[in-house]
Formats: sequence, structure tokens, C-alpha cells
Amino acid sequence: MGRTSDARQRLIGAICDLIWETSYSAVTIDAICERAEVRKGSFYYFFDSKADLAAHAVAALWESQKPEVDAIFAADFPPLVRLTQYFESIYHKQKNKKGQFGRVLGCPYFTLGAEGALDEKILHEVQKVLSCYIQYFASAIGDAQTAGEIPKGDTQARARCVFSLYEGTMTRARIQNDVELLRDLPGYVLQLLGARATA
Amino acid sequence: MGRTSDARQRLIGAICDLIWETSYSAVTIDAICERAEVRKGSFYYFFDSKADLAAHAVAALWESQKPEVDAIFAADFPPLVRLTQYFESIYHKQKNKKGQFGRVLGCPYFTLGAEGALDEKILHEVQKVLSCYIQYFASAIGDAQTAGEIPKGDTQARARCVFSLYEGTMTRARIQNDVELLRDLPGYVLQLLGARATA
DNA sequence: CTTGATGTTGACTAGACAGTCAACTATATT
DNA sequence: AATATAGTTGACTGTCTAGTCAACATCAAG
Repeated sequence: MGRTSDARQRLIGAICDLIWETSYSAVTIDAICERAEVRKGSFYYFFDSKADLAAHAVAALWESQKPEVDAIFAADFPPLVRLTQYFESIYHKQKNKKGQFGRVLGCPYFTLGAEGALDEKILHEVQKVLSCYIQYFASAIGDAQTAGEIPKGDTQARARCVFSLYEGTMTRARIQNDVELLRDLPGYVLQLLGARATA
Repeated sequence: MGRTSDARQRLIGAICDLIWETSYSAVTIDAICERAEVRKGSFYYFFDSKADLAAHAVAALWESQKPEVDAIFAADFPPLVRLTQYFESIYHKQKNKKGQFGRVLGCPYFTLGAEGALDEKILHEVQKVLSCYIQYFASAIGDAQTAGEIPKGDTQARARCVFSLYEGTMTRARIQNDVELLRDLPGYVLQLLGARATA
């Protein structure tokens, strides 16, 4: 009962875009409201603060992206192909985003997390998402090890290592504003895992 | 002739610390002045803006760190030992900094560069420093290839890859506030380069 | 010891910003 | 159709922030 609205979703979308384009601390509540076409009173009707909105936005963004990632990592492809496909999909998504925003944006969670002195709730949400990614990587790496496609070893440690390489490259692409840096990623990852060269 | 002062250096030191602790956009000119114990009038006597100071600060910080890095990479040690020593020195430096600041700070250049919508001068200085690091890595990797300690291949590409892994791990250490993530770095890098296990 | 160059200060303006609130509006439910 | 509920609005407060400036302080060099 009562009035309905999608202002809440618009605010979440707005802060996602704005943080991605610049950084968390560079974004003001006024700017979020302007982008979302929502008056400030409504902002405070839905959220307590910028930090509160940001924490919800991180969770919502991940919820919206999860199905895609699930599809790639749950597919009936060989494990190393899953990894390769994931990194190729990332390349294409970043290329698209560059077309939209004019800049390479990189990984929103990682870039946000790298900002110091964040609110605890935001940091917690970010860490949750990042550890999810590591688990996806670990599942593929574990399968590849079982299948004998790569040497055995500490699966979790390997996954963390691949994740660092991945995020480091993404962030470099953002800093250099050059999406082509991501093209080398599949090959590097296979090399890091000790896989033989594949097509 | 005229009055002398180290206010300029104090301002540079202050912005370095503050950006490292939080982020570029979270730092205000007032906060910089307070930390440096300099009045705002003096700030604008030396610098045009926060961006101007930040660009000078990046250059100054690198100038102060360069001798240490030179010492490690110019040493008469075998190339892979140079790399290992570098990453070990990073671990100890970050551990020290955590003692001072209470948090893992990561790589100031990379974290700063990852912030979007930066002033062009800052971005340029950051990119300059980052490419310096890649060159240090490339020199060691090239020597190791020549010495037959690792497989041959595109030296620059390998250096960029090691650099991504390095910065990804550093940033993860910052996000997780856990300096121990850096301990695995030497081993991972050797693995990435295809070196045999070393003590 | 004078002088002019270098550096310092605090008070100022104007605008940006976070956060509040009472009054208002639309609508899902009964 | 009535109404309680969910959502909206704009005007408001106080604080923070960037940037300016004229007057002042200090000192190296002649």
C-alpha cells in the first residue's frame, strides 16, 4: 500500500556509475541525486548516508553480475577454457564500458576497496565479493588439477595468485586507460598455472 | 637572499602521508596544511592547487625512493636474487609502515593512479614512476634469460606481467589490511617466470 | 645595518556540502 | 470512495572547503 517508486534503484545505479568513473570520496551526495534525478530529501528517505548507499550498491551490483559469472564457471567446458572464457569476457565488457564512459574503468570492487579509510560496511561488502571471485577461480583451478591439465599444488593459493594477477592487470588497464592490456591475460594465467600452450 | 623555509617539503610530506592513508580525493587542502603546520596562505605561495602539489609530491617521493631500488637492482647479485630481494624488502617496508600507520598502505603510486578522473599532471607523474618499476623488473628478467635461469621470451611482456602480479598483491594486502599476503610474492614471481625452485 | 627578496599570517569571500524537516502527493488496499 | 501508507519536495541550517589578499616578518647579501 502507498506510493511506489524506483528512486532507490536509480540511486544505486547512480552511485555505481559515479564511483566507477572517479572514486568513492570524489562522489558527493548532491552529484548522486542529480544523476539519479532524485531530490536529497528522498535520498535520506532511503539511505542513512553515502556509505550506507555504497554498501548496498556493492551488494546489488554483484547480485546483478553473479548470473553471468555463474554461467561461465558452471558451464560444461574444460576448466582452463572456463578461465580463458572469463578473461575474454572481461576484455569485451571493459571495451564496451570504454565506449560508454570514454575511459577504461577496471574492476569496481577492487578499485573501491583500494581506497583507504572506507566505512566498515563498504569494506566488508567489497571483501565478500572479492573472495567470491577467488572461489570461482579456485573451483576451475581445482578441476584442472584433478584433470591433470596443470600441476597439483595449493589450490587456494593458486587462485589468490591468479586473482592478484587479474586485478593488477585490470587496474593497470584503468591507469593507462588501455583496454588492450587485458588481451594478454588468458595467456599469462595459463603460464602462471603451468599449463601447456593451448589454442 | 630573503627568508628560508622548509614549509614546501613539509607540505609534500604531508600530502604523501595523507593520500597514502586514505585517497587523493579524500584529502583536503586544509588537512594538508594542518598536518604540515603551514597556513593556507603559505600553501598557495608554493603551489597552485592540490593537484599541483600532488604531482610534485609523486615526483619527490620517487626521487627519495629511487636510491634504495637502484641499490637492489644494480647489485652484483644474480638477477633472480635481485627480484627476490626486492620483494622481500617490500614486505619489510610494508610491515614497518603498518606499525607506523596502523594499516597496510600498499603502493602509493598504484593506489593513486587507480583513482579515476585525476589531474593530467598527476597521472603523468604516476605513469612515469610505474614504467620505471617495469624497467627495473625487465632488466633483471632480461639478465636471467641471458643467464639461462629462466626460459627466453618477450622480456618487456614478462616484466609487465610480473608488475601486475606485484601490484595486484600489494593492493590486495591493502584491501585486506594483511601484510602477510606479500610473503608469497617471491615464490609466485619465480613460478610465473618459469624458474626452478630456489632457496 | 640596510634593503629587497623570500616567506608568513589571519581574516576574508563565495560556493559546495551534509543533513533536517514539515508539508505535500500519489496509490494500493479495504 | 476513503484512508493509511509510502514516497516526494524544496527550503532551510550550519559546517567545510577552495581560493584571495594586504600587511607583516625574517634573513642573505651588499
